[in-house]
Amino acid sequence: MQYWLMKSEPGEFSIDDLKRVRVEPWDGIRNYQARNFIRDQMSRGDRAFFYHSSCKTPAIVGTMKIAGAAYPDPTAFDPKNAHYDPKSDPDNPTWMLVDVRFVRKFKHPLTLEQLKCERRLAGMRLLKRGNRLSVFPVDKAHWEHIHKMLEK
DNA sequence: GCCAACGTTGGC
DNA sequence: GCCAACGTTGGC
Repeated sequence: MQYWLMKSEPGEFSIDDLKRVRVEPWDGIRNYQARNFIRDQMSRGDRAFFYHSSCKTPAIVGTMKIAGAAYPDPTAFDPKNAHYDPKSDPDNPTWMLVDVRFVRKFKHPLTLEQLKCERRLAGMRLLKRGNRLSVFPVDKAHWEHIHKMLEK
C-alpha cells in the first residue's frame, strides 16, 4: 500500500464536498508526472491526504482512499469542460483519473505553516521549494508523523 | 495582485 | 536538441 497527497482548491472541490458525496472521480489532472503516478503507481486501497491549496489557509484537511484503478478522464473529451484537451485521442487517452473515497475530515486541519515547523517532515515534497505537483507520493514515515501531530 | 518556480510550446 | 517565450501553480 502506498501513501499520497492530492491537492484541490477548496473553492472547486473541498473535503466537505467529498464528505457529502463519499466517492468522487479526481478529474482534471493535466500534468504528465501526476498522470504517471495516477496511472502507474496508484492502487485500490492506497491512502491519500486531501490538501487544500490556493486558499486562505493551505492545509491537509483529511484523508481518503483510492477506490480503484485508473481509467480515462472523460473531462478531457468534453469541449465545454475547463480541462478539455483536444489533443487527447479517445482511442488512446492521454489523461487518466482515479476515484477517491472519503475516509475522514480532521477536526483541526494541519496547516502548511504547522507542517513547515516539523523537523521530521523536512524532506516532504509538499514543503520543497517550487513544488507545484498536485499529486505525489508521501513517505510512510511522514504519513505516520502527520497522524501523530493530530493527537496533540 | 505579485512573483518565483516550473512545465510546455515552438522557432531555429 | 536548444532555449526563449509563455502559461500555470500556489504561497504570500
